[in-house]
Amino acid sequence: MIDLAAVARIVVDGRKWSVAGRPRIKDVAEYAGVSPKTVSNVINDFEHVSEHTRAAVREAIEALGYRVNIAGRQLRRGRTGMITLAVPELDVAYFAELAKHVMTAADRRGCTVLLHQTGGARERELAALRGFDAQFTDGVVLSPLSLTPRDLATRDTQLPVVLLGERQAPGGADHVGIDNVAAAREATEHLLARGRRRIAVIGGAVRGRQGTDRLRTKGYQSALQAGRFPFDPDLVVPVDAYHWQDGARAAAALLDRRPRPDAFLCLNDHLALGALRALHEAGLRAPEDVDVVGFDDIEASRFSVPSLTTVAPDKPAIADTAVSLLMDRIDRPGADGAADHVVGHRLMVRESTGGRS
Amino acid sequence: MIDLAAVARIVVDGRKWSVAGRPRIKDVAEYAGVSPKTVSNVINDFEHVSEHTRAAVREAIEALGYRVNIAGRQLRRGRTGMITLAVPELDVAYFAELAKHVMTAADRRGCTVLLHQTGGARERELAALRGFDAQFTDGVVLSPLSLTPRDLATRDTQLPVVLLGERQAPGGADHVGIDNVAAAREATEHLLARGRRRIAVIGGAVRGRQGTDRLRTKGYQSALQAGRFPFDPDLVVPVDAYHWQDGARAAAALLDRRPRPDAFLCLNDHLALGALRALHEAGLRAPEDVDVVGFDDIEASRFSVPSLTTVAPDKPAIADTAVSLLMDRIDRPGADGAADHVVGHRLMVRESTGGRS
DNA sequence: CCACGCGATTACATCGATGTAAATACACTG
DNA sequence: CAGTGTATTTACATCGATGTAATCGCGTGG
Repeated sequence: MIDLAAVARIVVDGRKWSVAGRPRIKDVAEYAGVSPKTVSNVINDFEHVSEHTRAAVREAIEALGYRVNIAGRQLRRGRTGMITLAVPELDVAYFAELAKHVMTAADRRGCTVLLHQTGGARERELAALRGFDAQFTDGVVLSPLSLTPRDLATRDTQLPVVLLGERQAPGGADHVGIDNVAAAREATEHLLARGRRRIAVIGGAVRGRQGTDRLRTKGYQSALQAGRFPFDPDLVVPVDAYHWQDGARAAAALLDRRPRPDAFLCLNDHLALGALRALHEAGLRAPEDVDVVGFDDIEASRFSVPSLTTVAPDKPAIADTAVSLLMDRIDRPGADGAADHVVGHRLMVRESTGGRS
Repeated sequence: MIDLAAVARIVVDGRKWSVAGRPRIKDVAEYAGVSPKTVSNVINDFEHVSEHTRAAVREAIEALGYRVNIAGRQLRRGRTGMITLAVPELDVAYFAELAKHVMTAADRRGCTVLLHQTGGARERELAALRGFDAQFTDGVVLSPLSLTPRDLATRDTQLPVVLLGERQAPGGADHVGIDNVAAAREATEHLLARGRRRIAVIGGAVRGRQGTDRLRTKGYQSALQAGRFPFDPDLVVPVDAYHWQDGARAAAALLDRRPRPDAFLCLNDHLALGALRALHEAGLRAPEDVDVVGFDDIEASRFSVPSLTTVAPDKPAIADTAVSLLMDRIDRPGADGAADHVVGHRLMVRESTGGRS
C-alpha cells in the first residue's frame, strides 16, 4: 500500500499540509522562521524563550490553526492526558450521574475521560486495571463489583488506579467512598424511629460480588443491635442485579410473607423504585403500609410517586476527590501508600418514609 | 530533565524493558529471533508469513505479554480506533441507555468509545464536530441540540460525523433517527382514540434549540388535523430542559388552567415522569383524570407508578446503524453523499393511558 | 581584548509501529 | 545447474513532538 501521508500531502496557500489537513509543528516553525523545538518550547511554556520569538510563534500557531498532535506527544512523553472511568453499567442512574461529575472534574483539570462499562464482570474489571489494552490512558477510576483483594494485590502497579465504592484491600490502591456502614445504620435508625420492626434488606450480600452491600448490611445489623432489636437473616434478600426489576421481584416476594415486612431498606434507588412499583401492584402504599428507603439519591428518587427517602452520597465530592487523587498519582508515580478518602452523605427523608417532599 | 525512557530502562529476566514496564515490538522481535516488521506483520495478519514464523512470534507475544502501543500505531497510521459519542447530558436516561448501546456496538467492531457531554451548548457541539481538539478520534457520533444547518455546512469535512435525532441539513452528514413525525402522530391518535380532546404538548418547540421537538409537534398537529380537531397553540408549552423538574413545573401550570387539559403529550420520558409527579401533587391521577404519554421508553417508564405509555425508539438499531455508518465513512473517506437512516419505533401502551402493565 | 557565563536557539536522536521497497530464500522449469 | 518467479523477511524511513546537549550571540569583568 502507498504511504498515504506522503502522497496526499497537498499544497495550500503555498505551504504543505498533512493528510488530515492539519499543520504540524514543523509547518508552524517554518512560518515563524524558527526551529520546531522552539515552537515546542513556546507551546510548553519553556522559560528561556524571548518575548519576541514567543510572539512570533504564537502568531504562527494562530495563523495556521495549529494544534498539537496528541499521538506524537504521547509517544514522546508517555502521557495522554486521558483518564479512564470504568463503571458497571451506564444505565444505572447512579453511575451515569457519577460519570457526569467525573467528566466535569476531569474537564476542570484539562483532561479527557474515556468511559468503559465492565458489566460488573471480573474479567472486564481486570482489563480496566490494565488500562483496557489501550494504554491510551494515564490512569483509571474504577468502580468494581467483582474484583477480589487478591486481584488488586497482584495488579500491575504501573497504572495509577483509584477505586470507588467499598474499600477493597487496605493499601491496595487509593479509594474514595462514603461511610457505608454509618449510612446504612442511620437509614435503619430512621426506620426504627418510625416504629418499623420488620425491616427487610433488598440487595443484601449479592452472590459472588464484593460490592458495598456487605458494608451496608453491616450498618443495618449494627442499628438493630444498638436498639436491641433481633436480627432475622431471612429478611436479608439478595438480588441478581441492582435494577428496577430485581427490586420489584424481591419486594413482591417479601410482600407475600406472613408476617409482612413493614419496611424495605433497598441498597440502591433502582431497587427501591422497583419495590415501590411492587407495592403499587400489590395494592399497598408507601409509607402507609410499608416504608421504603433507597441509596444513591438519583434524580428519579426526587420525582417518584411517592418520592423516595434515600441516602445521598456527595457525588461531586466523590468525583472530584477521585480525579484529584488520580492526577496526583499520575504526577508522582512512586508516591507513598494508598490513601483512603471518606466523603460525606446525608439521609434525604421524603414521602416514602413519611417525609413531606 | 533526564530522558526517563533511557534511564529507567531496567533489566528483567535478561531483557530490557521500557519505563512503562511494557515490552515493545522490538523486544518481541528479539525474543522470537525475527525483525520488528515481521512481528508487525503477524499482528496485522499480513498473509505472507510462514506458519512457523507466525507461531514463533505468537509465542513471543504471549511470553512477554506484549500489547501494541496505540500511540505509536496512531502516529504511523493516522487512526486511533476510537470514536467519540457526544450527547447533551449523560444523566438524561435516554442518552445513558443510548451510550450503552453505542459502546456495545463499537466494542463488537473492535473500537473504543470516547464519551463527551455537550450540555446542548452550541459551542461544545461545534467542538465535537472538530473532534474536541484532541484529534484522538477517528469519527464522531453526535446528538445535537443547538447546532444549526449552517454549522454543519461549514464544518471541516475531514472528520466523519454521524448525527442522531432530528435530521438537520439534508446531505450535510449521515443521520440516524426514528420517524418523529409519525411517532408523535401515532401517540396523539392513541390519545384521541381514548376520547381525549385537550391534549397539551409538554416540551414543544424549545427556545433556541433545533431538537426533535419541532418534528414531534408537527406530528401532533397532523394527528389533530387528520381527525379534524382544532389546534390550540396555547396547549404547546416549551420547557427549559428535558428534566423531571421541567415536566413537573409545566404540568403543574397546565393543571391550573380552566378548562383543564385532559392529556399530556410529553416529548420525553423525564418530562412525562415529572408530569406524573405533578399530577400526584395536585391530587389527580393518570389515567383517570389525565392521560400521560412520553418519548424514549427509558427503563424508569416501565416501573413508574403508574407505568408510562411511551414511544419506544429502537435504541439498539440506532446505535448499531450509527456506529456502522461511521465506520464506513472512516474506512472510505471520500465516499458519496450523506445517508439518512430511519429506524423503527413502537408505541408502548401502559397504565398512564389505560394500558395494563 | 579575550575568556567566561548565561540566556536563547537549534541539531539530533528518540518514542513505537508500519509502509515501501529491496533483499533473501526457496521452488521449479528447461 | 542457470534462470525465473514467487513467497518471506528485512532495512530503512517516517509519522509528530520533545529531551538532551551542543551551539550561538551578547554582555561583562579581568
